[in-house]
Amino acid sequence: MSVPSPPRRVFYLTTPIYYVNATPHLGHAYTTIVADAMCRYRRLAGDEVFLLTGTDEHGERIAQVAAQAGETPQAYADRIAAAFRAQWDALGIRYDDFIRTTEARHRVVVQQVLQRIHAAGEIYFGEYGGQYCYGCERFYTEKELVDGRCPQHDTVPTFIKEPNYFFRMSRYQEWLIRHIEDQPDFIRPERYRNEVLGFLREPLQDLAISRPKARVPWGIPLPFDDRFVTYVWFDALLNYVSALGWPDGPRFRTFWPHAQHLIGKDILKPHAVYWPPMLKAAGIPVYRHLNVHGYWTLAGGKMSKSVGNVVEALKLAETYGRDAFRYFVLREMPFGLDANFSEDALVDRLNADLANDLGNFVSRAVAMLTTFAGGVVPAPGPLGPAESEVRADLGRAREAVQAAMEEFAFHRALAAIWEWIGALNRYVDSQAPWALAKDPSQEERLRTVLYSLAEALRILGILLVPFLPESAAAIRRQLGLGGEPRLADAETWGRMVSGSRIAKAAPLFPRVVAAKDAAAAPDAAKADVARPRVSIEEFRRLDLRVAEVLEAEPVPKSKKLLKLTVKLGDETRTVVAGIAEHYRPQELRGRKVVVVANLEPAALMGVESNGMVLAGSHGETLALLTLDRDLPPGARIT
RNA sequence: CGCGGGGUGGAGCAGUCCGGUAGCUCGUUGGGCUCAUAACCCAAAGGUCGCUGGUUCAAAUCCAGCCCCCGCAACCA
Repeated sequence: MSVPSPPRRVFYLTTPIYYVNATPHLGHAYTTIVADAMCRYRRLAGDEVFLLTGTDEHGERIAQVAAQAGETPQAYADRIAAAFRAQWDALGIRYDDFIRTTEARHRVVVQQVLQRIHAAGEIYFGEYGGQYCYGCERFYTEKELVDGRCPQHDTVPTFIKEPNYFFRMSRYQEWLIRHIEDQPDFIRPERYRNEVLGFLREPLQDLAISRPKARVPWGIPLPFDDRFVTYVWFDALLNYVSALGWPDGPRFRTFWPHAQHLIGKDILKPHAVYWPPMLKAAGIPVYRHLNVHGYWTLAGGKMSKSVGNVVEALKLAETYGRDAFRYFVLREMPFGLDANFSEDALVDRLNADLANDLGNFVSRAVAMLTTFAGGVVPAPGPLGPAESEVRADLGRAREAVQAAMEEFAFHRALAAIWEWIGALNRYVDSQAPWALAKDPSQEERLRTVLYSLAEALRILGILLVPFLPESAAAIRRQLGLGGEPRLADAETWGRMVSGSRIAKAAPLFPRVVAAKDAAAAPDAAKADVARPRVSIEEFRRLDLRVAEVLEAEPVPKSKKLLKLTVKLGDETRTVVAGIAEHYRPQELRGRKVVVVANLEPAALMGVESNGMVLAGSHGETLALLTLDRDLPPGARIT
């Protein structure tokens, strides 16, 4: 049974351009792997494909982070952009272009588009009036203010107006709603479409698309007023067209009509709400599909920032191999939903699916071809019912893969392929070539079965390309197959050439013996090893003091925070501690604890904290440091 | 009333859009096989599909209300 291929199509897929305020982590990697797998699939199907990725490098935040790192924004961006490229190379990602928003080709386009929209009368100069706190250097909305005061400084903010340029986005609201309603798969999966429609039930505001250069110097100047730079989102979104050479580059003409974006759910709003009106205002056709995926959560619940394990998660690609890592993230997360990431789950998948099912099938098939046919693919006799069954199963799997890939449902595509691998393992068992080999009268039957196994391997070497590119190549190598794999060749049964030599090779995926449950608290252990030594002088810079808790109360709306009023010698101050899940306020009053007294103040949930209460933790247990003999509040700790 | 996701055998999850015998993986138990990576195959045990009500000949699926868990926003300083 064969499935007809759809006609050759053009496919343009973008990842988000990643903001260079952080180095690559699991979230970035997932999006990019998904994009890579999809593009490999479409190339395999013979489509004309262009995959774009890149980095977003402007904005206030980047200027700040660069300053902290003691670098110019450009040098900093260069460094991080290089880190992204290196990461994609390490993961075997095959992209066609990598755009950076600081490149001239991008800046030019941003300015041209602005000019165009400005000329069309869709940009106006206005003043944004708001409550501004000089201490925080930012505007607050009425909602954010606490009793009309700045939640951080407890001061009354000043109403000031900051002049800016605005894009008349509000004019596009009705059009956008209709567009989304008319095209049910414009935003998919559907849950995100609904979310956007929900959002659009509220009146859409015009979008401030500039920032005064005096405040935010790191950006693309407005072509019509160089006192301002372009708001980062307006700048960033345009990468999708600038990279193709808008307005009349050949790539733009070829690929833009087929544009699909791939994003995580965190940036749904700019892509679903800002971007289509921007395109329409600039006279550019709107993209075809916005494909939205969920978040990875890390096992054990809390995606703790202090441990930084989103980054560590990515390191597992090195530990277990790129293909295994790819397989895991594609198989484990139903596209669009959130999923849990854990090393245990990865190892389970690796052993069960890759080693036991796939790897072992390849092994046993090759071994039998070697033992019973001298490593040469035999000529088959007539196909029997068992072979028809295997072919029928393949047809079903291919149909399911095709349907699933159309909507980015990788987990379904992989499940379908693995159904077939299961069928292949059952085929081996039911046909028992080792028994046929003992019976000379079954010689032809044996040849048929062995040929079918070789044929199955050939097809796996094609079907697996998008998901396990290296392993698929390894299978084809064992069969001595050269050239570019094509999906069409997986449609017809019997293309394996009798007489080809089969090579034995190392197992594709050796089973992993649980290196996983190393210790109960690996995080703490690792952190200890990783910490650099400090000198006694450095340590003495910390002002550690005994403090008496006078008052303790929960911080409103906060889950983790308690606001403590503590006495340090003559002084009384407020310290916010993230211990609400472990201590109740009443059990803290009157107790003596240890605080870092010279920590920079910080605002947490609108409460200013002047110091840090010391506590130790192990797993779920948290314990405050206290004194085993009494000392007065304010006593120094050395 | 901040936004979103989830609650389905012991564990982890599909299935819900489009109602029709409750499914997959792991684990457990028993058996088979010996080509294979202690792998593979067969079988069994195990589920009030969070709760309540509604619609329907029929609800995990549609509607309404409620309970619980998680993530983000704005929280380990």
